[in-house]
Formats: sequence, C-alpha cells, structure tokens
Amino acid sequence: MGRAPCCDKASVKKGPWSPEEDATLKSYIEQNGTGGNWIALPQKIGLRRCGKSCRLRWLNYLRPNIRHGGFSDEEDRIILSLYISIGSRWSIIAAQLPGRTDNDIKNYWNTRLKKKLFGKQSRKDQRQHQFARQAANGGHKEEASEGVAGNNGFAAGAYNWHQHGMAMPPRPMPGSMVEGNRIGEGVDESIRKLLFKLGGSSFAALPAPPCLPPSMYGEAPNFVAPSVHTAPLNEGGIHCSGVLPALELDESFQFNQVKLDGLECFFGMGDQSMRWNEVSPLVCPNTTVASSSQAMQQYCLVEEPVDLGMQ
DNA sequence: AACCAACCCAACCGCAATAAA
DNA sequence: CTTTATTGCGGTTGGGTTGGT
Repeated sequence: MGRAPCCDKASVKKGPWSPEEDATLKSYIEQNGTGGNWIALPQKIGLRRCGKSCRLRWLNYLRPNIRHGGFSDEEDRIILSLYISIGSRWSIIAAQLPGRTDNDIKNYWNTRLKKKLFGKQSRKDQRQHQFARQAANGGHKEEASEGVAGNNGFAAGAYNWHQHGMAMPPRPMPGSMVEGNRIGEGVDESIRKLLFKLGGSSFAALPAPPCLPPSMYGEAPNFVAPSVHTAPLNEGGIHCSGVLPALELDESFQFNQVKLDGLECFFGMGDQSMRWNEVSPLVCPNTTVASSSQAMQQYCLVEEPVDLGMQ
C-alpha cells in the first residue's frame, strides 16, 4: 500500500511564491505561530499551498534573521570542516551558522564552494580574481598566454586560502572522519568543540590508541591525544598503525555511511586511480600543483588502508 | 542582437524518523 | 503493537539570470 499524499496535489498551487502569499503566511505565523500542524495551516489561512511547501517557505525564506548569499571565509571554513567531518548533514551544519538555512548551505556547497575547493572556479570567482589581477596589473588585461582563469584545469582555479586570509581547513584523516582531530592538528578549537557537541562524545575522550600508554596523554578528562604523525612508535615496540579506533569514532558520531561527495579520496574510498594532480592545492596551499599532488599521494600512501566498516 | 551554455537558487519530491491514534 | 499522519531532511529539478561568442 502506498503512502497517502500529504495534500491534494491537484488543488494546491506549485511554483514560486507570490508576495501576497508570502505576506499571508508570514503575518499569520508571526501572530499565531505554526500551530504545530503545517498540513492544516494552509487551509486555515486560505493558501492553496501544500503544508510542506509552507513550512519550507517559512524556514528558508520568511523566517526572521535569514541571511542569503555572501558567505564569509569563516563560514566557508566551518562548512568545509563540518562537511569533512559529518558529511552532507546540512541541517546540522546550518545549525552552526546562524541565519543560514540548510537549503542555502547545500546550494552554496554544490554550486560554488565545492568548485572553489577543488579548483573549478565559478565564473563569478573567475571574474573577481581576474579583476583583482587586472587591478594589480595596473588595470591591464592579462596576457593571453596566461590563459583564462579557471575552466582550463584544476590548477588554474585553485582556491588559495592564504590569499583569503584563511587558515587552511583541517586535513581529513584517512581512516577517520575527523582528521583535524588527529589530533588537534590543523583543526581549530571551535570545530573540535562542535564535533564534541554533535557526537555527545569526543574523539578526545575516546580511549587512547592502544599503541600508546594512557599515561602519555595525561589525565585531563578532555585531553587531546597527540597527533599520530608526531607520535613515536610506542616504547613497547608495538607498531602503531596510525589509526584511531575508527569504528569507535564511527559509533561516537553515529556515523552511518556518510556521503562525502568529491572527498572520497581523503578517506581511501572510491576510485583508487585518483589523479593526484587534479586535487586542488587546497590540500597543500602555497605549493605547486605537482608538489602538492606528490605530497598528497605520499601522505595517503604512508597511511595504511583502513576499513571504516562502511559498505 | 541573438544564441547558447553555465550558473544559481527556490522549490519540489520522496524517504525515513517520529508522534499520535 | 500496528497503522496512519506529520515532520524533517537531503537529493534533485526547473527556470531565471548572466556572460561569452
């Protein structure tokens, strides 16, 4: 048996909202609230709209203090960090960015930020950078030999975090969703705290990797384990794989299979024949594409393959 | 000026989770 | 416990806009 439709599709209006509809919905909710029943709301106020549509319109557009566009570098960084950590859980990410909606962030990620990070600039960015270069060049157009920014390869459009005064986003850890927390390296404190909050637990509170005696981590309840990169092999001679207890992490954050569109390479998933020179120097800013791809490749090669328990 | 492709974003759709009966 | 209704979420789509040729 199929599921009953939430509304009569034939009698409800679809498509863009008119200013009158917006005003009706907005004024009603501001005065009376939603009444706890979105489905009944449109009939109550005489709107020929589906309740879901009303809800979406309110949440994404009419709600007070909504901000559209103009994402700051800080917001970019938060989005990226969270995406790397928790995947496409837009509602959770949106909850960390006041005034932003999940839809907005999702759109922004899919249409712009992803391209920015992976080097395919949007035309808008291309224009901005081109203008900037022109300005720096005394207002003259660039020589054709330099090519048009973007669209001719990842390298040309690579996003330069330093240029934007941003710290490089935390490097994800193959074998763990929370690279930056591998461990306290690269990720800033706010994100770490957020992840703690989201998970209700913290990687920081996870048992110490077995290769290191607990004493090495200190006794503080919220200690942050030292980076595996810098941690020596333990004195007992047991080889440290450099892998945090991924499954425990997974459980801690209640990860199922998180879709990490475009970031699979960070986690040893997907196409093993990843072309490293196509990865934006984002991962190794201020380096040439060649050197950053080498570094990236090297980085991943030194890591042992990790079974995340994901299918 | 016209055409085309890329971009952007609001809105829709379907599914899963949760609440209520 | 089961069924039904509602909500919330993420993926996708369609249409308007913009810029290049």
